[in-house]
Amino acid sequence: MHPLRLDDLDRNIIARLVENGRESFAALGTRVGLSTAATKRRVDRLRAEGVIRRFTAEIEPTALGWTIEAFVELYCEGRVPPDGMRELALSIPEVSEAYTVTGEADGILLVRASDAAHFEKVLGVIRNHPGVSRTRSAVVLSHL
Amino acid sequence: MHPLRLDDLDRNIIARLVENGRESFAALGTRVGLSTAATKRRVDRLRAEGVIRRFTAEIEPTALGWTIEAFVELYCEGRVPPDGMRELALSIPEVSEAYTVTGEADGILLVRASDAAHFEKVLGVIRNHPGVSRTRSAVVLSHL
DNA sequence: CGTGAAACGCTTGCGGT
DNA sequence: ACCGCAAGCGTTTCACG
Repeated sequence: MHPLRLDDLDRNIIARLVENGRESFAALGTRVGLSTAATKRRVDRLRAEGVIRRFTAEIEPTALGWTIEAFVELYCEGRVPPDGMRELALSIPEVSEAYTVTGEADGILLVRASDAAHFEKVLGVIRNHPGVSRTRSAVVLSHL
Repeated sequence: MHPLRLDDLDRNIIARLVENGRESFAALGTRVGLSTAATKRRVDRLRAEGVIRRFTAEIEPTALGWTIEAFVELYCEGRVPPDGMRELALSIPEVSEAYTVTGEADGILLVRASDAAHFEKVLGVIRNHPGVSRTRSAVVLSHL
């Protein structure tokens, strides 16, 4: 695999693209001190290397009707993760992120639901999954 | 405040912009069945309404040298959150996300560090913060 | 990496539904 | 209020040095 060295130009480009993913190569180039073409080639390279995973729009979840967000810790019986957990995460659309972790729990899910009743239902589905012994939830009150 | 209703056109536009935040209004319009101009005006409106928070580049953290990622639960003395927690989250650059939550813990932080020693140091800073009585960490092993 | 030129996309005013 | 059209301008793309 490549050493993947990033210089200051790359880091500047990345920082600006995180702030504004639609900034033009022309404007970006002016800021970091490169021509438009050179800037585009850098960005193409960063994408090809996987440094930039993708460009995306950040959406306000409440605008789409997702008013509840919660971290759900997963405790599993025996040796279940991560194969069974991946299946669980993919089979439930309300799970928007999933991780295996060290510590007391075996996994952490980020769950989004439209309301409390919906969340309760999703939690039931998770609990009934084979291999899951119990869960521990923390509903998000605010983002800081 | 506005009712903020989104129609199918809006939802299609949003879905595509999440997948590719740099897709041109022309291509987007062809896909959803609108002219370039109408598409741009929709996106402008969604941004003005706050449905689209921003456009951003998703970066692979390991490419920037952040090899450790952990969820850190915060347990506080008395009534500390969320004012003190906001200050804590902003004062530590390794904290990339911060939430106040219901349940046993008062807050959850997402911390990124360059290695185990660095993470240990950051954890020490968090623990020494006034109002923080203890922490409980889960280091991320894999993303699913 | 930069330059130049052709292709393409963006932006805006306007008229229509 | 929303659409499409069209013109002018800015940006992207690529071959070349």
